[in-house]
Amino acid sequence: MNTVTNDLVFKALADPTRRKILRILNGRELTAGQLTEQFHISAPSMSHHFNLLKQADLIFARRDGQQIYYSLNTTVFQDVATFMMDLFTVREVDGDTE
Amino acid sequence: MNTVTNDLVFKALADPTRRKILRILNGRELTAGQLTEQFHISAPSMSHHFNLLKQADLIFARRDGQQIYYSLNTTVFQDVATFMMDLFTVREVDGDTE
DNA sequence: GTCATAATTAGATAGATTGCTAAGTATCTA
DNA sequence: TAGATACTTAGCAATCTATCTAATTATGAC
Repeated sequence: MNTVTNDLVFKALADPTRRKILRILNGRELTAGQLTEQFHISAPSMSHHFNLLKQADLIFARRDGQQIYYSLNTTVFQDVATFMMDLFTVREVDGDTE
Repeated sequence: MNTVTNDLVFKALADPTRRKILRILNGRELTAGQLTEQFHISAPSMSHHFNLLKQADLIFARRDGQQIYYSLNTTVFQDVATFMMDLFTVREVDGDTE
């Protein structure tokens, strides 16, 4: 996970609506419309959130007919978990910061 | 970790400067001044970042004389790691979303 | 082709965020 | 108490973000 991607991921996770989208997508695939139903937000606003989540590589999108199905991309979550874990690891005694 | 705290934590993590502060604090305690030296940002701006990190419970602050020492509060990182892990866990078959 | 449906893109706006300088507070030294 | 140092708070400007409505694109049914 390079710095740019890192940044997009944390920016994506900063919004509660987007975190809820991720939780809802846990273990299943839903259409944009099915996801939108669960929020009190317009379809274009939801579409905007889907875009940011896609840019951050947190979700996949596939079209089937008129619908677009969204699902989690768990590989990037692993990267974020790693970032978090690194904050726990013991520093090198002579380790340089950045 | 309640929803409000959750929100403050993810907002705090959304900024690359604040993430770098956390990385630098990994395993040691530094003064506001020592931290500020490592950035090309004014002291007041850094102070603002310290504030957000404190509100999110991601760092501790203690004064010793003229200096204020900052250090990581690792317990909240654990909470975030848990949030991330939950996104991997298998949903209940009849589980309701939210 | 025409109409309906699902979703997106375009454009606007209110509010949040990040950065700055100036001013204030807390502490130490003399 | 006066001056210096470390840091924060106050107030402001530029930029970014989340949301909306209106318009557009893509697909399917007739």
